[in-house]
Amino acid sequence: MEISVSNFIRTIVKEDVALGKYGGKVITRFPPEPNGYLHIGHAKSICLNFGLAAEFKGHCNLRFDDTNPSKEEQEYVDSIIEDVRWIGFDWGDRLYYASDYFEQLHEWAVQLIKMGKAYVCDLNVEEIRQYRGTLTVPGKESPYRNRSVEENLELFERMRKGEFPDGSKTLRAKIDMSSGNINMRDPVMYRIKHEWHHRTKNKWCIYPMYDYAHGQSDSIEGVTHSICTMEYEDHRPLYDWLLDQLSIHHPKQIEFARLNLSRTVLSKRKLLKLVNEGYVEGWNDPRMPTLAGMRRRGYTPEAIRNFCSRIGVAKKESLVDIGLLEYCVREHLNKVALRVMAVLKPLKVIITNYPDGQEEYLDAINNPEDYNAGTRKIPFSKVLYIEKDDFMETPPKQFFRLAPGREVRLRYAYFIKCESVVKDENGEIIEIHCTYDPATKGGDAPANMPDKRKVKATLHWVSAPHAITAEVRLYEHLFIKEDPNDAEEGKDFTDYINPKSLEVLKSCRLEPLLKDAKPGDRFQFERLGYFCVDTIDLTSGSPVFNRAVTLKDEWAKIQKGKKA
RNA sequence: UGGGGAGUCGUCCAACGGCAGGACGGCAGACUCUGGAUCUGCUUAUAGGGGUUCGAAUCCUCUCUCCCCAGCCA
Repeated sequence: MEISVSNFIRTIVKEDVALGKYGGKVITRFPPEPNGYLHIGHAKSICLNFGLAAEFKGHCNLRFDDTNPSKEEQEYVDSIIEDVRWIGFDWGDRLYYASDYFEQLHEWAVQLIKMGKAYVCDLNVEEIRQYRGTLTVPGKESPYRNRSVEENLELFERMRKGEFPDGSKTLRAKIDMSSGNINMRDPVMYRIKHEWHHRTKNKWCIYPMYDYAHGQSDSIEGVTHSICTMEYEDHRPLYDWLLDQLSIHHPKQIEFARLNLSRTVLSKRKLLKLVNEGYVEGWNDPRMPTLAGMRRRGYTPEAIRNFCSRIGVAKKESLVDIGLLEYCVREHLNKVALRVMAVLKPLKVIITNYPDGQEEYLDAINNPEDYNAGTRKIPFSKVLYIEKDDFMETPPKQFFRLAPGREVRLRYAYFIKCESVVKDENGEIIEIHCTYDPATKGGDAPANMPDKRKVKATLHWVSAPHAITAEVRLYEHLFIKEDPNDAEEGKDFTDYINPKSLEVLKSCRLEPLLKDAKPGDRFQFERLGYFCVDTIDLTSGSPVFNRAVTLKDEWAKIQKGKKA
């Protein structure tokens, strides 16, 4: 099922292997910073890195880029490990942390100082910014740039020992203050932070910057192809410079365009804001594009992996239609989800000619896509529920469900015909009276009879006395705007949050076997969509269902087209 | 306006000097005890101008448009 499309990175790697570069080996890494939960954009990177390694019989490491203790937490480390594993990849015993390399990184920094390629700078943040120049104006050299090696060595050692306050000094690479590439204007390698680190505890008070840590970490791990997103393209000259100065194993950095998905946001900063400001319930809210949210929503790893291979990899910025993700979810769930009947917005139906108190059990197919899933028995009785939307008193031409005088099939049960409608004092329909045709038992018109009548619709239903009541949560896109990042003047992405992104239905009626559904179980509610038992909430002992995605809905499309 | 990158159907991705192809979407039809699934058909694209070539999305050149970079974030 998982298709594989050629992409430029695979082409580069293939060429390198053919040329025998790096001994023909392919070693990649997935390097998240533990400062947030993983989202579908990370899944793209995970699939790329682990996929490449698998394809070329190499391996992919999981490495936490934990060089900034101010933002990073163990909770995020744990969630990331869980999510990468859930997506379906294995890093063996190669779980690494940039913080594991702090000692080596420090030694290399000392080496660069000795080579006259790095210096301790006393400029503060503001001064560094001023000396850096602008996009069009070259920078000026720091007055501390030409300190002696001895002085730099001594100062850097004292930085490490904690003799200076935060922000008072930095270690900088001595490159070129007039470079058109701002990253080369004597970038900071180390900053002072007297902070507790989730792994190294209080051992360090100086921490390496991303640019100084990343390439060397790749090098230590023997990474051959260091794949990252486009915004690091400007950093590649620095990545290369450091590795060249140090004369150590030099991986090839390759950049690709990060994923953008319509009707959602994929930046950790924005996701964090949604969480912190209560727009959603947490990182694992089923509306979130996080892997934790999608898992809770009922999306499968297979669907996500398949999505990642379908979107491809390129350098062009793009906005992928979220409909494609949903297609992938349906595609997989269609094959594996058990079908059941559930009525979300119940409308009572009385079968007037069905004997009082009688019940019978009818055969239903568990999954027409999978014969091995077998069949089950479902109860039928005089009082039923059908979906409110499946009845109209005065139906338009294209509506071919139940209406007064009209006959439809109840799935796996009988043909029923609507004889009358009962309304309350407000004119609201409270129940409908129907008759059934005993000769259509099982749902088929009697083939051997002269009567070969057909019905235009088949409805799902549940038997009222047998049904269980449960809460069902319907989710829609989190944002109403295609690209919430593209905010108008004076607005921000939160202004485009979909007010109907969550609808909670508390009195849904489900067929009885669903009372035993376990957290995480996924079903197709026939004619409605795919639903997953929530893993967190439980309402008085009965499961809560999250809608993963609707089924394709021709009738909804017709209605929508009419409105427009 | 310094540096870097990108422009191919509505969307995403292929094609790397030799008939522009796939997927999703859309439209139409077949089938159907899910208006589901499945099947069939159709639809639409190389940013623009010059050039090289028998032949250009692909090579050269000029132009236009979009994105990223001025954290002691990653």
